[in-house]
Amino acid sequence: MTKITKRQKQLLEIIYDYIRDTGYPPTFEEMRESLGVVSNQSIIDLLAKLEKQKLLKRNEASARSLTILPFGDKILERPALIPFLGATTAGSPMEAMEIAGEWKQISPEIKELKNNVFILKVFGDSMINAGIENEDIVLVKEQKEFISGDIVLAQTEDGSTIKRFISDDKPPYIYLKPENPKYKNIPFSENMELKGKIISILKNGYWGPVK
Amino acid sequence: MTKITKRQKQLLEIIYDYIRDTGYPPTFEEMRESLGVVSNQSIIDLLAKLEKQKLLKRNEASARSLTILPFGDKILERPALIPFLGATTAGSPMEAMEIAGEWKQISPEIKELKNNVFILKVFGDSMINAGIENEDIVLVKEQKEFISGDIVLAQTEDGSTIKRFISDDKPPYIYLKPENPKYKNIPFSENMELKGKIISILKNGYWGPVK
DNA sequence: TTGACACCCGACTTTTTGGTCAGTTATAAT
DNA sequence: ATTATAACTGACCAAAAAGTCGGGTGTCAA
Repeated sequence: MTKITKRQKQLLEIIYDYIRDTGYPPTFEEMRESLGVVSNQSIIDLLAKLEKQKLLKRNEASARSLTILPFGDKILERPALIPFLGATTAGSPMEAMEIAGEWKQISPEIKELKNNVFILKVFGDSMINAGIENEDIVLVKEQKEFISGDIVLAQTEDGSTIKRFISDDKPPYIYLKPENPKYKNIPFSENMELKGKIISILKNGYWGPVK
Repeated sequence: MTKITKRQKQLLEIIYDYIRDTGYPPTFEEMRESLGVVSNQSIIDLLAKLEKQKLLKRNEASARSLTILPFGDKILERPALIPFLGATTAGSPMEAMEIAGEWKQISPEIKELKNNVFILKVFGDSMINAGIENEDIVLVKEQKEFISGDIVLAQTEDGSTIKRFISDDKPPYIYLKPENPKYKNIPFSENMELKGKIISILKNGYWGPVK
């Protein structure tokens, strides 16, 4: 019944990726470029077919008004990934970090994530009050800018750790805050490096927001 | 530090709601209308201020290219609720359904949801294979159009029920399918009414996608 | 071998959208 | 009293984006 052609699938993937990375759908122009065609008409044709197959919806005849329907996710064999209100931007591979090995069993598709989004397994109990428990799986997006309150992946001399990043107008001004009263704040130092931000936590097979 | 004015907050709410309901941000025109002003300039002004306060980001000088930043969620005192890839449209209050009483303890903000999104508590085990268990809390979006595979809230003569909606090209063509082998399919009849679609399930305090 | 179909081109038009400019009004701060 | 700031108006413009029209190419099945 639902036979999707190679080209149609490519376009659907382009749209999916774009939404995941930016939080809103691409324009015709951007799709045209990504797909490597020169005419708008190609996009119009393909969108019409995707729409006919209920994989996609063009809500209004207006800029960037696309919605990927539930079947669209399934066709792509990808999770209905979550463009949080409050998404940020992206980058390229992260080294020296442990990529969770169990991931495969949980949701194989997500390995395909591009643009510097990585899955990590967290060890320790220093963030329990933020809902991150020992051996939890988190989604990390590599980025360079952080705002106070972000939960970040920090590389310290002792290794990597996940803590809440705080920049305050009182001493110690900038520090990492564990979300567990058992642990003390860690003042930020030159030898530390913030690698990325935790954007989602996997709980019982569901991706949820970080607090 | 972060002092947001009434008007700025209103606009942020408009954007938040719009993204939640459609999956993509509004145009200036739509914001202008929702806010009840007649000039574009008002929106430009307000957006500039929201951006200066890092509540919002204008990614490109292009249509619908807004992103609500993490602090934006916090200011609104709302959860970073989840406009799934695959979101649908909205409407007005739903009657005769039990609105979950426990909601308050879990996340008080979500009660503010507008546009026909409701929280229901599910009873029974007929949808366990779709991950919906007895006493689970689900998010329902009232709507009129459904596609095969949607999990829907149906009003039958015997009361309300949640089942998967299937429209097939073989008999019985249109029916409601429980996700539990213990139960039989229910052929669709004239006296049934589909009220809305289940768009999310609450599991351990996290909203996840429906399968 | 002739449709049907998926996919594409290229020039063009129309509409939508964001933006500018030069102002006004109201409120609060110094 | 004066200045600063938030919020807004209304006319107008430029660019972005969607859409139209009239084709073309290759594939595959009947």
